[in-house]
Amino acid sequence: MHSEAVASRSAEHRDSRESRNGSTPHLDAVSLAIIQQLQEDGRRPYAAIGKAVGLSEAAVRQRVQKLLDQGVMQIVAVTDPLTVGFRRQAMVGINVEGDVESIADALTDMAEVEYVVMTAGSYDILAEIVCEDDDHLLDVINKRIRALPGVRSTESFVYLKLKKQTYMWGTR
Amino acid sequence: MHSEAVASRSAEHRDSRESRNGSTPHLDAVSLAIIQQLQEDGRRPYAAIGKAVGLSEAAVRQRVQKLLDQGVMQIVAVTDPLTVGFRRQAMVGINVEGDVESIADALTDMAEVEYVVMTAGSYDILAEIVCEDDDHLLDVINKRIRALPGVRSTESFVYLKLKKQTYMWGTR
DNA sequence: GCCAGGGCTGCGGAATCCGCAGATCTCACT
DNA sequence: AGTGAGATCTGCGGATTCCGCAGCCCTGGC
Repeated sequence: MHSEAVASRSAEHRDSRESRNGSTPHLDAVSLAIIQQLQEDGRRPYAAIGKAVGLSEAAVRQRVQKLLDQGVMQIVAVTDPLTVGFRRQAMVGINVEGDVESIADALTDMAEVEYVVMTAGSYDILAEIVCEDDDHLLDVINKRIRALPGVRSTESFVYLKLKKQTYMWGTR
Repeated sequence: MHSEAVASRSAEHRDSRESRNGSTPHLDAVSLAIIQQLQEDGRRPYAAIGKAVGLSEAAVRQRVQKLLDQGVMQIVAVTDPLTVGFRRQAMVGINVEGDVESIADALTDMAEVEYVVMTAGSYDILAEIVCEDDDHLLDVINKRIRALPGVRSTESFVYLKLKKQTYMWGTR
């Protein structure tokens, strides 16, 4: 059981080296396994994770810290905003003329905007907005988003009910 | 400083009593503050949270456990799927005839569907899909979603770039 | 008035976290 | 080849945290 552990470790080394070439740092199998563990339970002890992925407690700790520092993952509490007092949410589809990315950056800077993604299809950008009430939502969409230079049009989808919200990819 | 702590604690008691009337268990100010702490760092020690919200370590622990048990929040690692090997993501807008909720439930049961929300606007449902490649994505949309009885039409938005993804509401 | 239930505190033992030193491996450069 | 820098893993204490439990307080119902 000792030899195979060593073998797999050296394999990981190779993977992590190769990966650092790409701009998006690829992840080796061990880091993926660690992330998977933390997707099941963000507070799982490092020792338990180490046992599951075949690493020492300290090594897991160092890897997790690095993943957090690099921004590859974040360990956070997630809720349904509706149960936490934010009464109005909406997805907004946006069409842009000119530089899409600069508009996306402007949206990113807004506190009420939780989620920004550039897309292919009949919208250039999809943005999710979390607000306290209708007035707040209206204000963000009409006064702030539509006011951005380059925004050609927007279409809103007000949330009625959140049915599913998971973070378990890789677990399947 | 002692008296005010006691005062605020009894106030919370009232809040939590009132709230349990509603079907969606409302949260008192202290639980919100705890969630807020854990939205900043899902691994923050209970003692540190207790100091921040004015509760003992044990009380925070009990509240967190309850919030998890009730499903009000989950503490998990979240990533950008693109960096974790899922090459294709899309948001799908769906129009339904008949019972919207049953369609939403069917989507919820699909492993590739990460996010389902019922909306007002030109779609009845928005669903986010996470796949490994184009074939997989095509299969889910055309073979599985469109095959659901009651789905009238779908429109897809393939993700090009994730710009923002936060879980910090309440922190502002 | 009294009891049941929920929530908080304080406490002690077990488990976990955390920093550090040393070992190993790889890669680049001479 | 040889060497040195860099990255990663392991092992080990000491400090911190987690966890279950007993006791107390407050509230609401009988």
